[in-house]
This record gives sequence, structure tokens and C-alpha cells, in this order.
Amino acid sequence: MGITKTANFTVEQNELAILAKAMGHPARIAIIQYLIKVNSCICGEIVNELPLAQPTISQHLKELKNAGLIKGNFEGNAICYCLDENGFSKIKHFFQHIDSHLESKNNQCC
Amino acid sequence: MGITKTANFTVEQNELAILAKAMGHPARIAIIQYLIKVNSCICGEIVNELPLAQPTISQHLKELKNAGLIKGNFEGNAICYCLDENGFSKIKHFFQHIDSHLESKNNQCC
DNA sequence: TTTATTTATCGTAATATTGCAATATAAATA
DNA sequence: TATTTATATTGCAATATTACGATAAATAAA
Repeated sequence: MGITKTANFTVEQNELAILAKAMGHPARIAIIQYLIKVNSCICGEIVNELPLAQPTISQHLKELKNAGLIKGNFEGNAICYCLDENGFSKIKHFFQHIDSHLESKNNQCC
Repeated sequence: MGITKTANFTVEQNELAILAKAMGHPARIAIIQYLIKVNSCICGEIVNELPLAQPTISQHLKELKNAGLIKGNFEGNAICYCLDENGFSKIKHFFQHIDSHLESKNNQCC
């Protein structure tokens, strides 16, 4: 009925889904890529980098922040954003898990 | 307006977003985890493993397949599913990119 | 204090997702 | 062929997401 049955899944499954979902939009991928590209905290430049209106970007930043994928601190009258290790380390382990499975099967499946 | 402005982002950004989005639901994480756990193709057992109705699971499997995260082949009158390297290798590279960035910054940011 | 700059929030329209009952399809088996 | 078993599709209701204009809030600078 359009609402995810969160309660029927494990905490881990829900956490991973929240993290993946937060990355499930091209604007949010673009934000992450930009933070990597400039290789530093960036303060008040994201709005100029994306083809979206300021309120929309603010909303995307909020989602990334809630998921634990970025963090932001006030720096003067702007906000300084960078990637947050917390979120990424959780997904990282999941992908390592997947990866070792795929390597051990050596694609002999199906 | 509820529709993602796909055309305003790069092909890579859209591809990564589609892959992440496909993983952005606990049921789909559960499917991936189960495929890893049994460590083989599985034929016609997924419906018993998840707390969702058969049509709902069918829909989730379709989304994972469309994204390139699982593949399924007919095996008798059941379908045999396993993880698809194609999708996962694309995300893997993105995470490696993120990871080397995070390590080089050594969390000194913000 | 006033003004400019930056980011957040509210409200709302358009669209997408989730879930399932009902039903259809397809292959295996009796 | 008829039946069983497994999966897909359709249709729909409930809810979530995306996007943005208008506006608010918060800080810096004049």
C-alpha cells in the first residue's frame, strides 16, 4: 500500500536500504561526486554546481545528512559540507560481503 | 514536481542512482543477502523467505533485475536467481573512489 | 540597525513507489 | 488434456518523493 513494511525487516536491512536510498538520486550522486572532486570541505558552492533550484538542493542535502552520508557545519554565513565516514563505512562492509561472494562463485552461476 | 530531472545529469550519475535506488528497499536488501547466504543460485524459494506477498516479491525481483543486480534463468518450471556481477561492479568502483577520498582526507575535514 | 547573502522551511502540484488481491501465463507432471 | 506449481501482470489504494515558488531564519558586512 505504498508504505514500506519496515517492521518486517531487520535493523541492518533497513539501515542499508536507507543508505542506498539516499544515494538513489542523480542529484545526490552529483553532490557526492562534487565533494570528492574538490577534495575539501565546500562552503556555499553546491547551489551553483547543480541544475536544480536552491530549495530542492537543500532538501537533497538534508536527506544525505540524515542518512549519515555527509556532514555540514556552519562556517561564517555559509555551511561547510563534506562526506561522512559513518554512513559510507556501513555500506562498504556490505559491498565487501557481496564482492567476496561474487569472487568465490567466479560467475559460474546461472 | 515529483519527477527526477534525469536529463540534467550525466549518464554515469543516472546509472549509479538507478543502482543505488534498486538497493534502497529492505526487501531488496533481504533478497541480495539471501542470495549471498545460500551461496548458490536459488530456484523458487524466495517467496517463502520474505514477509511479503508473491506479487510484491515478483515486483522487487523485477526491479533488481532491471538494474542489473540479479539475473534469473528458467530452470524447469521455476526461475533460478543469483547476483549479477554487472551491476555490482559499477557501484564497486564508485565506492572505491569514495573510499580512497575518505582515507586521504583522514577525516580531518569539518 | 539595515542590507545582503546563504540556507531552511512551508505549501503544494506532479509523479513514483509500495503492496496486494485477482488473474494470467508458462512449464512440468499426471 | 487436465492439473499442479511457479512466476508475472493488471489494477488500484495508500503513501512517498521530487521540485519549486514564496517566505523565513540566521549570519556577515555595511
